[in-house]
Amino acid sequence: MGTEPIHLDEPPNMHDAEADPDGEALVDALAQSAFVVMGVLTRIGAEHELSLTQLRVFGILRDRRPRMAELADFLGLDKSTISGLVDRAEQRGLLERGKNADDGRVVDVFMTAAGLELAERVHAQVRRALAPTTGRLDAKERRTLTRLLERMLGSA
Amino acid sequence: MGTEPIHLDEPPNMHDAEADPDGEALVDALAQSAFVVMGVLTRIGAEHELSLTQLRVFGILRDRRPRMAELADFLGLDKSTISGLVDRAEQRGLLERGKNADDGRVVDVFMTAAGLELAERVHAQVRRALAPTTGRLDAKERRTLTRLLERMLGSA
DNA sequence: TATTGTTATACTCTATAACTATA
DNA sequence: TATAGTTATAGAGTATAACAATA
Repeated sequence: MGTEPIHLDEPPNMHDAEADPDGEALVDALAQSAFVVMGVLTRIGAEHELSLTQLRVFGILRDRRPRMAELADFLGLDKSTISGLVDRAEQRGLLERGKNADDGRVVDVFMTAAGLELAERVHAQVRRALAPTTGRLDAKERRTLTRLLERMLGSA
Repeated sequence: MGTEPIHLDEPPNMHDAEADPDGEALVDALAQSAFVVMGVLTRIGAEHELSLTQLRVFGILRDRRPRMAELADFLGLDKSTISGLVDRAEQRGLLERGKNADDGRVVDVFMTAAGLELAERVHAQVRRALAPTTGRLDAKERRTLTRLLERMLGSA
């Protein structure tokens, strides 16, 4: 296996018109897309002293009020990590902890007005930063791409 | 190279069924997709003691041999951060520093065989982890989605 | 002088283990 | 006992400022 030399930019073996039944090329494209988005989020987040992880928290809390454990699960991080993450954002007034009425052990998390406002500013900035990229597709292609992503992600 | 005019947060202007000429919904879908991929990468990376950032480095070094500054630029991070990042991965034998013949100040970075092997293992695992997600689309849709992403990201 | 990268320092991010409080 | 979350600790990730080497 691994003695393969490094071959620069060569699109993988698809001599047949369009094979790839496993969606391997799709996973690569999704990963590459994620890397590009992460780069933009990292850079813009830094301008507001927000880490990539904090921005992921914002994305989740935008329309949810999860408990700590759920937040950890969404992010793929340990619950102890979430404690510190929420601590710092709470000290900045960006989000808050709340009691859960049903279970005294549970802590719910939600954004403050200030947090939502900052999130929206960042969001608009990200939109502008990605415009040159999304603009490489025409309007019809953008709609198709959006629809496919939404379906894949389960928005429907 | 569109120098798009900067229009600050103007969300609601889609009374028509499918308008969105600015691709705002697309940016949201791309961000959500990136969040899902980040969650998977974070979790699987942790199993191999690789941070999300290390995986991003792997993704870049897969088919490139950049200098330190280029790596920093790709990642949206400071050059001093890259020094530590490369230090630790180099100590694990996953990548190496190399001299640049043209400019004595420059340090090139590239993966070792062991690094490429590990990257491939992680890659296969990510592919499997995302299969249920990509599998929500049929084969034709997957090909369309792949093609649109690749075109948008400049692979063509 | 300007540029490339490293180092020193001070944070944030992260997981593990031990802990408190509630169920 | 089991579960939800916090805290203590240690190490990785990160930026700023100061530094050395090269151009």
